[in-house]
Amino acid sequence: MIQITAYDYLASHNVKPSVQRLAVMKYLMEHRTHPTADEIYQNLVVEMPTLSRTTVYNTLKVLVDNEAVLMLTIDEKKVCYDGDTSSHSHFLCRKCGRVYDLPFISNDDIVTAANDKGHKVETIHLYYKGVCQHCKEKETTE
Amino acid sequence: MIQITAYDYLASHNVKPSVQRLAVMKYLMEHRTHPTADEIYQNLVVEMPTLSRTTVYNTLKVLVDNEAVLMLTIDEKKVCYDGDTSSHSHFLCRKCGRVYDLPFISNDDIVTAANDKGHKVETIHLYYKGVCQHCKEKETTE
DNA sequence: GTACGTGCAAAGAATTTGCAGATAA
DNA sequence: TTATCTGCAAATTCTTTGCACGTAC
Repeated sequence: MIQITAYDYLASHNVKPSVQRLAVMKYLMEHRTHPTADEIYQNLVVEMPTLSRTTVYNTLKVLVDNEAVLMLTIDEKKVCYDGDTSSHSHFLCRKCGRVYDLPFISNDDIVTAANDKGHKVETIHLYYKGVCQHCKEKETTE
Repeated sequence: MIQITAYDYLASHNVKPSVQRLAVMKYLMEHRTHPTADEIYQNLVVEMPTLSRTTVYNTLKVLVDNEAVLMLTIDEKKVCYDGDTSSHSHFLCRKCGRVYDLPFISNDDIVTAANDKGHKVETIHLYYKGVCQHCKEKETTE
């Protein structure tokens, strides 16, 4: 498996690699937990005491605009971010709130459904909600 | 086409039909524009001057909890609501911000993808983003 | 009369804005 | 130097909470 560095990844997306941007991108590449802006801030500020929330928000906006990061709105309570922009789906557990990755089941008809109405599709998000395996198991043992 | 009244619709979802709840449900049934809580409030308060935002929020929560209304998070800027809970997808135009209905392309593999991981799927949202037909036409004539 | 529903005011949380200083090519 | 980036403080927006009053069965 090829491991691209955060530095090269930013470069390939035309994002200037400031210390802060590298830190945010690195965090997202190493933590596939779909964190919120504040979670990223809380974790990075320990090592970078002068970091501000504004910078995290600014950085995430740059990353999303440059298609280096996905913004997920699966949870109505909070926006979260995904450093993996390859095609996949998401599952939100209504018990624990965790967001899991799932494969995206491609199907030509899915894009066709939108194109038939004359819309130009740029992105597709498939969001599942329910109870994750972990919480399901806990239910039955209680 | 059968036109169920807001009154009967609430009854069938075990929601007590207060004047306010009927007004919100009627608004959602007659306006398929996927309004926000505040849009619903702004439109109803004209006819019901004592209506409060709190009541609109309370009502939408009751309606969503009773599966009479869908809460959509397709737009990261705002949560919106859909009075049509039948299976369908949504398209958000990044130019005008409108949300359009699209058919949901069913595919057994879609649910299987989640079940295979041991998750229990309860709802599925397929969100498209791009440029709608209306805005596409405007672009080319400019 | 008891439980439920409404709505005001205040609080809370998430995000954005304005701006001044720091940094980098 | 000149544009860009950072980060503080304040503002803004959306939503929730606490609570008292009303209403309905």
